[in-house]
Amino acid sequence: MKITRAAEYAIRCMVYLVRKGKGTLVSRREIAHQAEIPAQFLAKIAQELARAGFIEIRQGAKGGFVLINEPKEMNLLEIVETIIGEISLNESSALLDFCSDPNQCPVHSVWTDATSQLRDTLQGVTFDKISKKGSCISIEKPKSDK
Amino acid sequence: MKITRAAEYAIRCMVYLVRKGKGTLVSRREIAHQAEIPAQFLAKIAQELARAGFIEIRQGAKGGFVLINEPKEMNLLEIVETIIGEISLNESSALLDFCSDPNQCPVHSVWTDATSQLRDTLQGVTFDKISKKGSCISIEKPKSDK
DNA sequence: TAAATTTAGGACCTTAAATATCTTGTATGC
DNA sequence: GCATACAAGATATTTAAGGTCCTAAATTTA
Repeated sequence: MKITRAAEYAIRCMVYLVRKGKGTLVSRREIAHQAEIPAQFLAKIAQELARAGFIEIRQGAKGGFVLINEPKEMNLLEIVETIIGEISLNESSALLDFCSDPNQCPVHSVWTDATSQLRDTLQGVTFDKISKKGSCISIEKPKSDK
Repeated sequence: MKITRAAEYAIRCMVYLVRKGKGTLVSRREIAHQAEIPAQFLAKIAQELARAGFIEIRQGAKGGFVLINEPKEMNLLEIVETIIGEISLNESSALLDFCSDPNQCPVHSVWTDATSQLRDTLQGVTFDKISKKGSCISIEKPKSDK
């Protein structure tokens, strides 16, 4: 019943890139260090974000990640679901078999409705909103860049 | 990001008891069979429901479970949280350390808000509402009671 | 073009939690 | 007292999360 660490890391990574600015190349090392994400684990997460089209990964020396989209065009739901798959509060498919019609059944339609509500809420949260001042994710000063 | 099986089983058990009627003794065997819950696992779940004051467990021959409260006085949230603990979408406590103030931070306050919304929704769903006709959980006919 | 840097991607490992099951003990009814 | 039915702790089994490791590949730079 929790957002996973991987999803939390993905969000931190995206917020970091947003704060650095769309199109700005940022090394994995810097993000991992500043956002406190295990570097190798971040690599895995970034690959999924890249496959989903949110960032571009540049290999080689001076490589790193680049934000592709406008912050206001990205929302929490799509980032989270890129990492953990479609959010669903419903019981597993094995349990759905028990219920002949989860959409009609008053017991099980609750989860369908609550899931929709949650997904709508997260969809409404765009990255321009959560990346402004006050965020716990602060960027490394460009000058002190190693 | 799912309700656990244990929680789903607890809900089925309560719905079954509600449909049988407050104060009606129902054997664990019957509930386990009709609601498709592993009997021993149901025992564990029932113990927690009993400790929380929702049902009474009668030991010995002709033992079983009895619903204590009025269906309209019980809601999904309290049953679910009895089994899986307080619902929270927030990241683990280890991750909260990263954020100095999850209530102020725009990144992390999202989870707090979404969690409140979800809990409110579940709190509004009382057992009299979900136990009416149309539910996938049907009770054994009293006459054919073995 | 060789070396250094940096990410890619698959294999593997560790831990924790969920999901039970087993066994022995205890309470109740007949 | 014996059968029945739940209690409760110990013990698997399975699954997923959360990482780590290692070799390869891409890119920059000397």
